[in-house]
Amino acid sequence: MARRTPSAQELHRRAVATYVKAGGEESVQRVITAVQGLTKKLDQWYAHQLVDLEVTAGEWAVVTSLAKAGEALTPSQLAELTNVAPSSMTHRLDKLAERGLVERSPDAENRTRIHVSLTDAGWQLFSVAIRGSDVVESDVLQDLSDAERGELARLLEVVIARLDDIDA
Amino acid sequence: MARRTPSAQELHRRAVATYVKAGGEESVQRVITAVQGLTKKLDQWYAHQLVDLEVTAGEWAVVTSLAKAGEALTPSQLAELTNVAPSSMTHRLDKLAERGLVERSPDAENRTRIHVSLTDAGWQLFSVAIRGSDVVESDVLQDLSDAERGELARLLEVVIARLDDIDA
DNA sequence: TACGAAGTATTCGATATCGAAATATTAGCA
DNA sequence: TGCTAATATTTCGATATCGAATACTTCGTA
Repeated sequence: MARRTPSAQELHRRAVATYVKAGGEESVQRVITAVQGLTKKLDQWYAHQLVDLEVTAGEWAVVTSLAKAGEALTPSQLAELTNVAPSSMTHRLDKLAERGLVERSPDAENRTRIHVSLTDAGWQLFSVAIRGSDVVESDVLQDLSDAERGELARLLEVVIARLDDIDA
Repeated sequence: MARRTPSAQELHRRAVATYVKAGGEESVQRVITAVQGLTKKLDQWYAHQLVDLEVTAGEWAVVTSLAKAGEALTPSQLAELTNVAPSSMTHRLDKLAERGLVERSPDAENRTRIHVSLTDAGWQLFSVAIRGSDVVESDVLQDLSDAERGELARLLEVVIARLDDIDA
């Protein structure tokens, strides 16, 4: 039994202090660190849930990317969206196609491209998993009022809107 | 050249719509989706920067975890913090120790445990990388006023404070 | 004290991922 | 039209990661 693992709150506090000491601006680090800490916790919970569905985190990322896009995507786009090398996507898609969760079809206009889309089974898996994760996500925000959730969402969306301008 | 990749804002909008259609609550999904989208973008930028330093994302996660903790950690703790299997950590630490960035030392009280800590070179690498990433992070938040940043940080920290209660 | 259960790091074989090269198609332009 | 550069996917060899098994230590308790 290890020395008690520090709470997420304590980890956050220390992380911000470390970054500030290293020269980071406090208001920036409080936000960035909290966002990353939250995502990490969410990822851990998702991974736990996905075991039951016999899907790896990487495979789940492909399924959600396709679901969220609302249209067919190419292997390259999926690699970009899921932060993985294009060559890795080939194998992932092989496995997903083998299980009947996605299907590949040729692009009519450009024969170097391939369209990847969710099958009915893929959509079904997506729905099942979403119902599970939504429970956790609601719990996470339960200490915020409706007004606070709206404000939090608004502020985050201001940040999101700027993302593309930065890496351009 | 692929069909133009949708903007982060457009991806966010679609993702929220998809989750809501699948039965998720909108106020929840707007927040969760934005947080995940932001983290993904940050990860992409970090990965780009880390190439120059000859450090993989996984190795960087170990370095930052140790820096943020402010104390020595065990391989198990590092595996937990970086979302990786304990057996994978062994090899990562081997490589990091080989490069002189971390060092292992025995735990005086419990001989099954090992203490991992940053060397001076490890701290130096951390400092250099932080200076680089802080620039990007500040850019990300540039559309928010000081008051808004504070409010955003406050709201996120409320959420962070709840994390441990949930998976307990 | 002694002994079984639990904790901790590592090893090992199978699989996933990476970066570079290969293959094929399309776009730009002289 | 040709020819070169750029795109997109896949293949391939090297490396990283995973889950299970292993070796050892510590804890709980009879």
